[in-house]
Amino acid sequence: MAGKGRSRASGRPTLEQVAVEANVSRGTASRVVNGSLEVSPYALKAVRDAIRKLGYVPNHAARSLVTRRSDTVLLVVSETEDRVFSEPFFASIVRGLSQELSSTTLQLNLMMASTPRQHDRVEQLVRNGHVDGVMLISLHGDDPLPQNLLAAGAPVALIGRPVADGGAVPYVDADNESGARAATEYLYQQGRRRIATITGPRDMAAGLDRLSGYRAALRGKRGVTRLVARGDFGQASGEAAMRELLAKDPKLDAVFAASDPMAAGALRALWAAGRRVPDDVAVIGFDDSELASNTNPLLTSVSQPTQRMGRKLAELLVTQLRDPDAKLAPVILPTELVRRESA
Amino acid sequence: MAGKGRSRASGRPTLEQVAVEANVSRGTASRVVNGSLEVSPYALKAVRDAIRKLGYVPNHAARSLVTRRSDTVLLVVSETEDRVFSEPFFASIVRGLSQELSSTTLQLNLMMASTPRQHDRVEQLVRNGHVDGVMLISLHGDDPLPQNLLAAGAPVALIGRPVADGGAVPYVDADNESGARAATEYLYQQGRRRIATITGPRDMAAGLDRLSGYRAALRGKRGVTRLVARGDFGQASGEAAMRELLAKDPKLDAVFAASDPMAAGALRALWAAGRRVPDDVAVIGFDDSELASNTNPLLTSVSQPTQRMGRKLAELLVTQLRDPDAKLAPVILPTELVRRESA
DNA sequence: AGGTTGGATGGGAGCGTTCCCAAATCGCTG
DNA sequence: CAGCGATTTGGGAACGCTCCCATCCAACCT
Repeated sequence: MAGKGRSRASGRPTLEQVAVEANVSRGTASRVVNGSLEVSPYALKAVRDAIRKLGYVPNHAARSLVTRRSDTVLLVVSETEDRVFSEPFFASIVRGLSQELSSTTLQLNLMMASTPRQHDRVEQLVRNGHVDGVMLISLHGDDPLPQNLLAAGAPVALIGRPVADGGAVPYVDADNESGARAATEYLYQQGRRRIATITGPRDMAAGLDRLSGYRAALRGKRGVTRLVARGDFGQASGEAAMRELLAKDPKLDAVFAASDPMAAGALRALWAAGRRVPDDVAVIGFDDSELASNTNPLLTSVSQPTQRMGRKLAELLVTQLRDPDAKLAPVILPTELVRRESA
Repeated sequence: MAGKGRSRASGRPTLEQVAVEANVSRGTASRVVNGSLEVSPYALKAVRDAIRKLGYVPNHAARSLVTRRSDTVLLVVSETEDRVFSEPFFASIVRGLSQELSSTTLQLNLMMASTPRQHDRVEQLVRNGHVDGVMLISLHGDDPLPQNLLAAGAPVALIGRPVADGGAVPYVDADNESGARAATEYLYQQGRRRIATITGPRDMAAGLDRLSGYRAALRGKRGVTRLVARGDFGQASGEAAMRELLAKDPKLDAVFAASDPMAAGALRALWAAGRRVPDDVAVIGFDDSELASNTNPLLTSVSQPTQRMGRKLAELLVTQLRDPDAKLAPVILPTELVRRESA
């Protein structure tokens, strides 16, 4: 007895049922689903109709079981400690990334991995084929995770140039050096001649590159006073650095800060010191974060195409997935100076 | 010939191999893996040793195929249009959420779903058992997605009170009303008597609740001038609203803005109008975002426990996963007024 | 002592795919 | 019109697991 006879009813149509409906074999139905070309136009249509009629959707688990692929990629946010993410950044990257992925059948898995234990879990996920590839956003360029994953045989792609680049891992980054150079040159062109910079930390490529961009812009220029103070990308460090710079050279007339929060900090220090911005001192930040359009005065800042960076990141991974031994060059995306009020 | 005989070698040990190693049957090995209690201590140990020795990890696809569970939950960020996320929010929620999830075996899937087409995809994912449950961050409280998902039979949990709450969907939210009330009361206690508010949009519960908190704080108080201007949570709207308020009552001495960007906008308008903050006018924002600690003056703001909200969100879903007909009450988390310079 | 109970175990069946090989069919060519 | 390669098709086997039922054995009851 018992109706159709099919055991534990799940409601979902299977490939088998599609095949019956279309009067073909399971094999042929499978070929249609997977876009194989050796299917007669007639069968193709029949199967397609059946699929539509039944509302068939492939069972991911079953497919994954036999193909040994998971059709899932992992985004690892590898933070150390409690350091908070520079904000619009994260969301914006994810948006781009998920946009790019939506044109594929890939699922996006997300994991925060701060502790070594969690790093292990990521590696395990990879080794066990739970994910086909990994994208990494890491705050520190010297994170060992990418290399480990690569060793585990998984395609990897990074946001941000690894500081100790073995050249092995493809990454996407903004053109930090050019951005910094453009900002500094702009200050120079505005007639500023005592131009300071507040740098980021030395263990991040972004910090290093922005500093060398500043240097490059001023290289060979005569009659320009250069001043460098160190920060850590955070607002407090920017404020402190600004005070320090002001003490060193009370007459400085411009600052390029390697991050928006530091620029915001600088703004505060300048305000406290009675300097008017931009009249007395011009200030430029980096990131064009939400902050930049909310300070007073509004912050002129170097913007990075974060969303595009996300897209490219995904693209980098997808390419490797399709062709495992494609060797990919880093993707460096241009930045843009967004003029507001502070410079 | 051909070595061990096992076909397409994958390197990964299977449950069968564990069973052989432990000298038990596949069934028993499975029972150990799944924590069934009807296993003899002897077998238990043998299997555990074998698992360790072989480095066995269950194959997710195979398990999922038979259990019809995916052990995956989905986080849907349901944005309409290009509206940017109120920022630290997203990252922080995700952090809490992934923290909570890491104590389970659940994977986190992420999807941005702005278009109706993408919404459909989410529903499909659910219907096809690709995910066991869905968490939703939606910018607008009247998003129909949660109801649809519920109808599709999936556990759902929300961040943010749905504005048209059928009462059916469990959610977690900050105590917006209390937060707003506390902020407003604080202004009153500081001796302010002409207290304005800049509200959020009417289609978000957060906007509504913060307004009613403001009203509640001033209810019954004599000698207090109330002023309400409308904003949309964005900085520009805050600036405009502030100008409008200033025109209406040049002598106002305090503003509670329902978001930090609006507060930042207000700060600008006040500055432009020659008012000193907090001396002439006190300003309080809401969210305690990165912004708040970067404006000039630093913004006093109502902070929400975003990370905890993320944890609770996950918890809400996990509870439903474990007990499908558990009926859950909304979780409302307390806010806290963070005093800085602006009030 | 025989029967009974209940915990522990073994292993077959089946989950829904893809892969692959053998079989069927078709269209030409000589 | 036989023959042959090319195209299309059918369906068995396998992927690694859980579920379930039958079996086994020891302890326990009357």
